[in-house]
Amino acid sequence: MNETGPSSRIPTQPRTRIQRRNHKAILDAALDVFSARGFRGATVDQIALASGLSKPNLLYYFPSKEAIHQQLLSELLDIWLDPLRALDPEGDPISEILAYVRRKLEMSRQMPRESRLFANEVLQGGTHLSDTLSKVLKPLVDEKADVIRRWSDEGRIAAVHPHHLIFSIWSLTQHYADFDVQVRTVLGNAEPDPFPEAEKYLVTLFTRLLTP
Amino acid sequence: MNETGPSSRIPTQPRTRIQRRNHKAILDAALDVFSARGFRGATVDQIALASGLSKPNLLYYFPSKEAIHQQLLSELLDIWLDPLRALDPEGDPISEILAYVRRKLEMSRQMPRESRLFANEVLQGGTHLSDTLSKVLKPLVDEKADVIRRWSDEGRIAAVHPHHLIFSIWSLTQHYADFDVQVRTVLGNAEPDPFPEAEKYLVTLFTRLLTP
DNA sequence: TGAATGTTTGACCAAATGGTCAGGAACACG
DNA sequence: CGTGTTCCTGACCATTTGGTCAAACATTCA
Repeated sequence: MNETGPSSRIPTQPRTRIQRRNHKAILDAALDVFSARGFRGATVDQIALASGLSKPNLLYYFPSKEAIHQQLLSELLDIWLDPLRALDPEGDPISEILAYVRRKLEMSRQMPRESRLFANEVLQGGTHLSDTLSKVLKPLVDEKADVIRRWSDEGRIAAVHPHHLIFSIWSLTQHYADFDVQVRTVLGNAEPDPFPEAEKYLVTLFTRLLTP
Repeated sequence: MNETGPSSRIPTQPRTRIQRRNHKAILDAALDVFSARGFRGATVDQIALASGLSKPNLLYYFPSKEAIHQQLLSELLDIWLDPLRALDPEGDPISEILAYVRRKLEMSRQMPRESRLFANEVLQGGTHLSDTLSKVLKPLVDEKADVIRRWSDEGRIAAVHPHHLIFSIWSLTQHYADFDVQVRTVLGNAEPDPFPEAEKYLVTLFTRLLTP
């Protein structure tokens, strides 16, 4: 065991300037590599190269490949759920849901690597996530599903299964990040940026679905 | 190079009974392993074990891990596109699209491994697919998109962007196979089989979206 | 300036992994 | 039955990969 290096010290915060810089560089490079090739497909050498560090130096900052992956995932889930957290029970139902859709789609556009990291993980059984999934994701979804059900009961939106509504928002928006290659291949050069049309389409879809 | 074995002979059809049996066993085991762990995450040993063969014996039937993967993918795409091929330009527009949705959802239920294999591949840049994607998938989608546009122009369905409509059918139905873990975690034990509700929800969604 | 602390690296290792090969076992068939 | 072909395996190999370590190099700050 390598007992030197900041990685052995359970640092709440990286201390020095250099540590902060390299920490960041590693996580960014790792996001590139993990999202593009999956956990097993990524090698420590690739991450080291992409972050501009040597492999031993990288392992001075993180105890293992696994640890980097783990940290990325745990940081990710919070960011990932923020758009749903922001769904306001006191707001106008349809506007709130449409705003959620827009925020999620915007995340697919701005953070495709994060989306793919998550997709890779869930796709392969979500072993590194299953705890967080049931302890963080499920309660939040249940809470927001209740809000949607209430709106539905009050006749402010059309009747829909709240959980499946949420699934559909996830799948429709994340599709543009996760299946990017396919989307762009099918659309061809005529529509180089799929997102503007995607937004129009999704707004139409959810408006027609939800308007009572 | 191992020049013995049926794999070196470009066999149009496996010859003997044993070859047919083992070929099938290998492809089935490989589908299990590749879909669950991705190409790089899968090992030849795992596939060999799952198919009940020794590693050298497996490599007697296929020249390489890559070759198994390749064959699975090329067989897959045809199956995968069948539901779309069946979309009948002469049929009733809404019934046709709903039937397509149902067929795709049924495939997610019956063939989740295939769905995940495909997702894994596209997610990681689709390098093994990009040719087929542009030469087979795109033309077919363009053709069916034209049909949908015609229906739209004739006022038989509401106005929608045809390509994005197709994307939405893909993402919504495949989500239940690809993100199975997440779906089941969120729904909990109360709804052990998500598919019946999923079908209701999707039928409602597309009916409301498309009814003029 | 110099000692303590933090950072970096070349060389190295053990395990895992894709693949090979020589030869033995099982089978088909005249 | 025997002989040619198909099928199967233990032993082996080269490469890749995650990770280690001692020692050199920087940086900080008293």
